Amino acid sequence: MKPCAVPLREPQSALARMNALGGVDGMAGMDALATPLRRRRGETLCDDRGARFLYRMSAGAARRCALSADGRRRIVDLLFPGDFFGFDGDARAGSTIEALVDGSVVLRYPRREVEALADADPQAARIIREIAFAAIARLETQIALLGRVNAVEKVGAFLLALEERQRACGQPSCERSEIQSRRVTLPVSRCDIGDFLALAPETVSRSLAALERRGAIRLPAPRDVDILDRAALRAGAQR
Amino acid sequence: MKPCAVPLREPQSALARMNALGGVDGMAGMDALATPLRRRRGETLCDDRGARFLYRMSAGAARRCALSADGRRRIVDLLFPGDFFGFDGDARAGSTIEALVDGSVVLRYPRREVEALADADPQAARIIREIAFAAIARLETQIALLGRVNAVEKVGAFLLALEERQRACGQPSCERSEIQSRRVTLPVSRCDIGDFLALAPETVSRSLAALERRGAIRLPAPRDVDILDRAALRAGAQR
DNA sequence: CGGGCCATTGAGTTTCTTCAACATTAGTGG
DNA sequence: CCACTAATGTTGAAGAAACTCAATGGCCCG
Repeated sequence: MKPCAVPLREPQSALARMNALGGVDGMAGMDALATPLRRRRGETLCDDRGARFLYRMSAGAARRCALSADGRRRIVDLLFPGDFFGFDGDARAGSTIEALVDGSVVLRYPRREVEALADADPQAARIIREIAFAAIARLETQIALLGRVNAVEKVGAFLLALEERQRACGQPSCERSEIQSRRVTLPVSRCDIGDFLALAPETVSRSLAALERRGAIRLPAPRDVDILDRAALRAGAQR
Repeated sequence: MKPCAVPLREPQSALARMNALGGVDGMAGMDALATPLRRRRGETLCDDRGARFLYRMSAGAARRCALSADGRRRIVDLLFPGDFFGFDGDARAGSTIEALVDGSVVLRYPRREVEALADADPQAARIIREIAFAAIARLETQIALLGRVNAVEKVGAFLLALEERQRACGQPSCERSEIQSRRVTLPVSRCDIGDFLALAPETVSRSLAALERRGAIRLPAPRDVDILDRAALRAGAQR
């Protein structure tokens, strides 16, 4: 089966550009509602059972965890600067957000006031729609990712998605000396990646090793990944 | 590991109730924009590469398919009456919607006009937000579902999610003589379920058989499932 | 320096997939 | 009405993939 050239994501939406800049005109109304919360690595960013708030990552990185019925932890989403979350009142109940790096900052917006703002200001409402659509796109990307059959494919797609998101939001933790380098800094442990992809941590490690053996990536350090061959990552499975 | 009682979804959101009724006051503005498309089983409902439209299932059932890089088909979403889709301009590119039963109807809304309506009418904008949030909740449910470890758990969670959605939208295809009966009518083949859960169709069949053996369900017909023990379905894995 | 966390690697086992055969059902046309 | 066909579902056996368990080494931090 030839690895057909799947069309990549379009350049960037207006929202993504705004996120890269860290808040723009239209955001002003919403920014007035925000309460910043700063956390250190491992701390819980927020635990909003009542679903009274919306959130937006402002700096650092975080993981959104859910406890499944059998007590196993599941990482439902990885959050980077610019990402919003907390739209889903119901489904999110029971999930907690944990900072992955020191100095992670999340902005908290009271849901009620955001709704009022949206009712009053069409411009703000438009922004919120774009935000929600971006969240949908993020979730769909992950569904496609989880649907992959084998582990190497999953990890490869994960790396590509991560690189795209770090590029989109001008991730501060990734010091890209050159735009060419295509280095991805993993903000999470192998264990977290495993929880995210529904794989055992050892399998994640082995998949990364396999990708390096095939020349798709290089692993200068456990948390640094140089992407060498995007097509090979995308194809994944091929021997 | 004790199967702790995970809080179920809250009764129903205002939107879900509206969907059950098939369109309500606030919808009026949007309904004027809709073009209904009727399809028979197996036909393509829409194939909107340009992402110029939003869609809403009105009757029947449909699957949203994506082709992954290796040419394998992936079912990204199952759609029932009331479900909206097409928010994600980028990520959806390349996915096609196919009717699962004869007489499936989807309503098509021009994205541009919907945006204009939202700008002009805060009430409509609010509806659209709720719609998007419902889609997010749907996607998150599926992510949690795909994150399950073993096949029996996945299939069990799938049945529960399906039952909830069929109940929420008053699925016409499910003639529930009694509210107690808890019968789920599978609108898809084992093969489709497999594509949805990232399992081989044979594994789906075996998982259903295993659940029946454990007394969690009954299978009067291949496409009919009586849910007998919800807790057992949720727990899934336990031997 | 010791302890803990993280990553890697190996060996054995479980689970799922694949391939195949067979049963069942529905639709079709004689 | 019946035989035929195609699609779908089930079941079995063999193989592959991923998981678990375990041991090792590196790194950071106290």
